Amino acid sequence: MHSGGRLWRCRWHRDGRRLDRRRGRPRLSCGARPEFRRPGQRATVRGPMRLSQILISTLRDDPADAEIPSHKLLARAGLIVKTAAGVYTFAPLMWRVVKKFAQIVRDELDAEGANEVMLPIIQPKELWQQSGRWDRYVRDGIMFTLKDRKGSDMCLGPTHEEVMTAYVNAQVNSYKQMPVNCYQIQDKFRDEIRPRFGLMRGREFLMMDAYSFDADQAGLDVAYQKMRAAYCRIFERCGLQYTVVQADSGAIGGAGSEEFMVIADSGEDSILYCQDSGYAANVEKATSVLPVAPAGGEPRPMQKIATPGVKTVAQLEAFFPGWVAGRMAKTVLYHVTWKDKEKVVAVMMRGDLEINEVKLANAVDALAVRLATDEEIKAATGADTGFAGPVGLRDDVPLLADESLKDRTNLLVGCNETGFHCLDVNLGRDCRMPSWKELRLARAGEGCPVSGKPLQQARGIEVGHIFKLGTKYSKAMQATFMDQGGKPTPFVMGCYGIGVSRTPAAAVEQNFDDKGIVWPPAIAPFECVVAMLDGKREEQQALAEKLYGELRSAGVDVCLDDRAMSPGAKFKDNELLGFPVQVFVGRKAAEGQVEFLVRRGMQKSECAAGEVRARVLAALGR
RNA sequence: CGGGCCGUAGCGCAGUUUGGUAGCGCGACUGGUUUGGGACCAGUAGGUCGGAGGUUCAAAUCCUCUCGGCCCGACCA
Repeated sequence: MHSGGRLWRCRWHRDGRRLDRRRGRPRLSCGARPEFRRPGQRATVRGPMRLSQILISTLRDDPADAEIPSHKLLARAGLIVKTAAGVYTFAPLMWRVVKKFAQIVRDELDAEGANEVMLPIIQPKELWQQSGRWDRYVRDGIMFTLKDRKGSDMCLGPTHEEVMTAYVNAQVNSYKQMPVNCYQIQDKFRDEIRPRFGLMRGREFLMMDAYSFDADQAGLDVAYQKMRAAYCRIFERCGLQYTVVQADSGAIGGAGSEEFMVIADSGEDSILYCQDSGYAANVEKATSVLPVAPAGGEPRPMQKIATPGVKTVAQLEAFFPGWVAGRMAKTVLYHVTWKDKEKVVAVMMRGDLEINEVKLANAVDALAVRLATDEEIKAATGADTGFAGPVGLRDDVPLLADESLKDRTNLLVGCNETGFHCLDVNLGRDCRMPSWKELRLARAGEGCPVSGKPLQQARGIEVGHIFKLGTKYSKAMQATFMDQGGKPTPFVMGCYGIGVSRTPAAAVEQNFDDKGIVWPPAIAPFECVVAMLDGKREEQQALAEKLYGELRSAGVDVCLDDRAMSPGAKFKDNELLGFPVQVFVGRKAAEGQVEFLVRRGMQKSECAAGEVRARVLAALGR
């Protein structure tokens, strides 16, 4: 399919001027003026400021493959163009957005003393073997790998712990050189199972990744808090509604971690939170107050009952009136993979609750867990799927149980025989005592672990993630420094990521209406557009140019829409593109009147030319 | 990885059931008329129907294979 368009196609401008192909860029009708901007004030990006000189191609229809608002709008506005599944070209205006966001990130990280560096995308296998991640990432298919002409294995960096650790290890030899925090803003590559939602889950994407190196845990705690504070400032400056949640540290590994979530219906992550206590956590990590279930009473003798065809908790409730799910224990068989072995294990959970596979993987320190197949279940239990249980379970199948089953009596369980279940089972008496773990999936409505009030659920887009890695990578890679006592000591590390291309998409997800994008001013491609509605009328052109110049010298990131389009088309186009403040110079130009639009809320009003500057500044909150 | 659906002009789609001259809207280009909510008239260009093989007098259409894309699911016993 060529929905991405013919890439070689000669481009034309809206106003009919053809690109000068020899020079490879548009002929300029007039030179761009130099910009005057005090550094460090606001994130601004230089470039041509006349829309007639900027490649813009908006579409009338949503692209067929877009599902969520940000993807539809970014594609329809021509801001992103798909090159391959999960791989996008950023149009000039979108690149301005990304650069502005990146600049905000830089400002805030630099303010905390972080160093920007640039690490290679192409990385050698050896580095990844040192940390032990090569096999895992290759097996999980996350990583793009390639061979060079000598046959050496390389990969396209999905993340940069290894390279950064190796780099800092080579440069830092003494505790006196710390703390150190280095970051980069760089393309990352992950061969996602299912790229989707435009920039949200791509296979190539821009990411800021920072790594802190400290001599001890206390140093890491300080570094972590600094980064946390910087992250808050970054997302606040972008005007995003976000929340910080406790998270599982996942494939990266390490101890504590928090995620920065932009709240949006289309978010891929589910979070549980409590407004009373401020508790917020990714569902993978969340805990809750254990819901009550009826007690089992004094232990009774176990009995085995024929239950032909009854395989699920719901079916058992129907089959045994009076036995509620809370008095059952389901036994789910998982195929677990460790670094050096794989095995099927049995996991017990109270019948009315669910297993959290992330917690399971962590509890058994596994690389991966998945539900066992029907064949694996048959092999491990001797029974068909639906009848697994602790009673009579083969000794070589490890038995785990969630703490919700601790001290529970007279349970209803499977007994590894097709067509039978057991009643009044007491763990440790009728079967092995399982090893107890916390494996339960917390759910909305259950009590907040802090306040006890019901937990609320929301969807979130993960735009940032901070981890306390500790010595996981430095130990594995033997990255050490000399401590005060002259002993080689592994670095205590933190790592911190921000989705630099994802965040602007998340911003759109939170800021749009039926007319198009409503960019937050801090990352809008331009803060303001001055549009002449009929460029052939001299008074319009002159007034537009004048206002454009005034706004520029007032420090506004403004562009001049001098494209030759009909007025209606120009309104629609600018609304779709979403510039926060829009000034239209039209038929009342001769009287010194223009039209003033604040994109958010679409408030439109007439305005004297002399007041434009003040009103634009006010609308931008200056 | 499993299931479903889709590949026809730059974009959005019809045509496939029942084989018979490749279509529509938008966009693009030329000329003209327009100029306040994606203008109008006239004309023009643009497609080996994702690819390969097969069946047939004849294939976008039927068959086989293949490549690409999209969606859903990824299992609670």
